[in-house]
Amino acid sequence: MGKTLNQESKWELSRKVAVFKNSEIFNHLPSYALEEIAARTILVRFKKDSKIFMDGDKSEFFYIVDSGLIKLFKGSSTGKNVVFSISTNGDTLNGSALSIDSHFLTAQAITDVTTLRLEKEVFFIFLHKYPDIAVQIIKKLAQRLTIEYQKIVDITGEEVEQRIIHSLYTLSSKLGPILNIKREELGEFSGTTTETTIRVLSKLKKKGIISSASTRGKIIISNMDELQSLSYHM
Amino acid sequence: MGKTLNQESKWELSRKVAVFKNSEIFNHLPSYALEEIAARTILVRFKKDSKIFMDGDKSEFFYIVDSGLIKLFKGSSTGKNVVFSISTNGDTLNGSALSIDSHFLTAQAITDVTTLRLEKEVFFIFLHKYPDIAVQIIKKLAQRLTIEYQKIVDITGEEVEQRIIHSLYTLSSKLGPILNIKREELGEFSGTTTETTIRVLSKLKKKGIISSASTRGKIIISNMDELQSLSYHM
DNA sequence: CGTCTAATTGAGATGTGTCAAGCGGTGTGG
DNA sequence: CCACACCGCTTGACACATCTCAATTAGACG
Repeated sequence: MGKTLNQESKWELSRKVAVFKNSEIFNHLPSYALEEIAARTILVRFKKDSKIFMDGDKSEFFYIVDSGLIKLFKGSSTGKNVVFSISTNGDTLNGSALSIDSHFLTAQAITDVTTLRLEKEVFFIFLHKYPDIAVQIIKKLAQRLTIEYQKIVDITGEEVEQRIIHSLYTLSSKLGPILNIKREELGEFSGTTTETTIRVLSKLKKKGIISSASTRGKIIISNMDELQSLSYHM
Repeated sequence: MGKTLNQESKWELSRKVAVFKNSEIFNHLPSYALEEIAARTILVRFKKDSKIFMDGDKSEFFYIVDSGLIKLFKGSSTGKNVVFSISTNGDTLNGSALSIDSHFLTAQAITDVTTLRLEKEVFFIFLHKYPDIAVQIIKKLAQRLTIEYQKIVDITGEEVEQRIIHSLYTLSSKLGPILNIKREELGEFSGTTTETTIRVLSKLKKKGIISSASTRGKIIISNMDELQSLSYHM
């Protein structure tokens, strides 16, 4: 329920540039370009649980994440949410949505979050000035699309246990062995219910793959190798 | 089981240009650009059931469809295929895959098909020469991504009957009321089995939404308005 | 006319969702 | 600083939508 903190502090340009250097979409650009872009951003912080933007909102800004975790999900009236990704350092929130008028997904802070924000119009100016950005965005979008294709294949073809294992592997590959997410969120990421998720986690706990120290809002992977080998389907 | 016909016939340039004019990705470009690009394409025909490219193949060409139906799907060892889209006139087969080294999906001709084909390298040259193409591709990719997001939401939240209705509506909006696809393919497009698909179709036939003249490899929508109203979920 | 593939229908098995109840940790307010 | 209240976690029992397996019918094509 935290409110959005919209305060802008005076970060040095070099620190902003570092955030862009950390992003796949921008890290191929020459330094002068990065500085030019970074100079046009403002720092925006979000409190845990606050929304960065919501499903249906007009898309006005481009965000790049400096720190914290953000979940991108689609809410539904029936309460059946679907989580599509957990974003962190260097990720861009909506390289895609910008070309569409309004957001399809909701972005919500899972922890306190720091972002750099750019006006949509300014972003498009740079997109034309440095065509390489467009190429990188296409690449990124294509990757994301592949991930979602695979997710659909998994949901229709794999059993829940397999899907949750796969989710755990995907998430821990990106975020490390300690996942600061709720069971509910893992379920929504895997396309199943909280209860089923918990039952699978209990099994994995018995097998020693996740730690019994995993508590409220936290899942700890204790055997990454075993998780990886189990996660290979086919 | 048809073999690929690789014969190139001497189409007039103007006819090739017309194909590009019919495509969302290219139709904003000036005529001289379209002629320049069209001149570099060759005509490639495919027999019904033949594969244009397969999952795992190196991506070497860019295709734009002139006529016929092509299904893009991901095959699986368990026989649980998933159909992601049915492409037709003006559609590009793989604006996305080109930025990735190899294809994630298989493209197979459902009917006899005519395409124009461009070398991947040549395509990239034009991508840099006419940045507007990149912008259009980003838009297209973003749309596709949204479609797949929605599909995941549907598969996890909606009942099969609803999903099939939604599939029928989507397909007939694009292809018209006569769908030249098999029950099996509709099932794979809806994320369910052939048998379940047939059972739902039987119900819809009773309701008069699809015609009882629907035969082998063909589904005829007889009440588009009713289908549309049913297809709205929530 | 025979063969092959698609469509159809039935009956049974089962993975997951749903509903309900209880526990435990954590933070907040008195 | 303690106690209460809330929220996430956990487990159990049950229901049922959908898949699976199997057998039959029907249409297309050579």
